Amino acid sequence: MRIAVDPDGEGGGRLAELDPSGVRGAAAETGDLAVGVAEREAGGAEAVRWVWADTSEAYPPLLGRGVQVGRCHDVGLVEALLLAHAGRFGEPHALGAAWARLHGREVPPDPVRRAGRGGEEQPALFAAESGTLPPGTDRLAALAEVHADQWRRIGGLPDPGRFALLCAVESAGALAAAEMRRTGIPWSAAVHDRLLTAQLGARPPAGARPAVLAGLVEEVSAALGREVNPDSPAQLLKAFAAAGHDVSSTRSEVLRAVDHPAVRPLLRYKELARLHSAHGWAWLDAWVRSGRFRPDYVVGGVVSGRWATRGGGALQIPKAVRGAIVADPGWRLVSADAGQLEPRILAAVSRDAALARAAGADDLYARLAGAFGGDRQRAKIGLLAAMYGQTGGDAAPLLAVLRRAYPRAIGFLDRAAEEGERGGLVRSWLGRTCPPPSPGWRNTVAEGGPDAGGAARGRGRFTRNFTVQATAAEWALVLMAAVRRGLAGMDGSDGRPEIVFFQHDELVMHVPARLAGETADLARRAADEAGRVMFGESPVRFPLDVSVVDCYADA
DNA sequence: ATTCGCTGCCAC
DNA sequence: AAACGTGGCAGCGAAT
Repeated sequence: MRIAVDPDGEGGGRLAELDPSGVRGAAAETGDLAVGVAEREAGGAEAVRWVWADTSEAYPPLLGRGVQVGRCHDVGLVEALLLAHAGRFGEPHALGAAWARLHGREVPPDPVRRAGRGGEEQPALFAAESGTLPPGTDRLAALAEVHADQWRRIGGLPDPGRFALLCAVESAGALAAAEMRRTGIPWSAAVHDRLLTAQLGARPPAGARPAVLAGLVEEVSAALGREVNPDSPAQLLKAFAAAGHDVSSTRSEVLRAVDHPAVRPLLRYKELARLHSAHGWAWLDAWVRSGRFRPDYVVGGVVSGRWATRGGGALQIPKAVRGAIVADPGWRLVSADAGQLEPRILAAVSRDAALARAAGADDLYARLAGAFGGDRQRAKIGLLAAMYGQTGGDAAPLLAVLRRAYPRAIGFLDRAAEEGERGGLVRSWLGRTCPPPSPGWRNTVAEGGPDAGGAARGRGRFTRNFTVQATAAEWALVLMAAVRRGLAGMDGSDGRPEIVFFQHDELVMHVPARLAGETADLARRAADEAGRVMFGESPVRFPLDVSVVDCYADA
């Protein structure tokens, strides 16, 4: 059963049951939406799928009242998927835009959401989606109308079942993202501070360099015979040139090969300066409140369907600070990481029987090694090169080997690349569709100038990778949805087990210690289920590396 | 004072 | 060495 939800922005709102063509019966008005949703979520014999304009707006207030829901249909996210499928990636996809297109009106731009810092509530933009509907429009009616239209459009696609699954897991992801933001990653500011102090020295006044960094700046300057700011590539290039070393850049990899006494302290400086600027005390102050880091996830924020985050850099937490992620007393962190996901996805989508057999093993690369004279590392480099579109350097001979051993898999990638080079669209397994090329790209390629070949090949690499990365992302969403459902069914008497972190192909759960084993089993079963739901019966397996730890650094 | 392109490095 | 996909973000330095 589908029920449309129209919040009034003041805790109340309207609810109306939907059918494929619109509203069924009369809308129910309530002064307390949380109560109305909770009753229907718990009550009926049939599970509810909540239909709303924007999960990131509608759901947090419910969570704030302790109300979790199982399923939803996020009209904005589904609209974006449908537009992309029609070759219209990036057009406004909020409810107001979808409604305006239905009515042949001028399409308003989507509302812009700013980043909210760690401790803050969601930005209190008053019912942002209403702003994109013309004043006086019945929002519930508009929601029902757009939903009916989306239902119809999905039904008209070549594979509506797959696309409906994509819409369902994208929406489930939005639920999980809101829940994760509310819950937060358990983060020990004390451990983080100790870790910083041990490496950088005592916390300096705001804006000043910590003692260890200041000392390294002195060392670098002394070795180069002049004052330099090591944060300035321009100054470093000049100083090295003056010292007789014409370096092409100041990247660590380049500097490592330079024989000069400034190099060692400079590399140390770069490493520690990164820690200080990206995840130092300022980051801690801005993003960690009451023992939790609460990143602002952007579901579908990456073209491939991966998530992005707004502020806080949650998807780039460096290994160096993962020691600060510590379970609460009596709780455990359960980390579940899909191993070798992208080559397994390639095996599944290309229906390459030989690669699929290799993907039936725990270590896919080891099974490929035979074709490379037993060299697992070369097998791995070759397969990654094929998926990323690398052609030069050491990759060429490896690709030739792969092409012979796994012609269907490599052929699949080649076709995706050719489609991209022609300016065409490619899709994931469930139907997520890449953006069309820009007008600038079309001009460059059509004119056939010196940049034409490079531009075409560049887009070929993108579409080649898109098919695999986007399918891997949706496999991960199916996994997350299954784990989320399983956790919701567990005994919550010691506290509710929850997903607290999601990073492309990895989930971290924070659970009462008693439930850790059950959670690990749940994750493994969910990975099997994700493979079956996506690809049916197949020799391809999706093994998870699962660890139960107190500290994420030990995962 | 703010904006923006560039460099460089972190994650997958 | 760099090659090679998707991103976020800090700092620099020039342009506005």
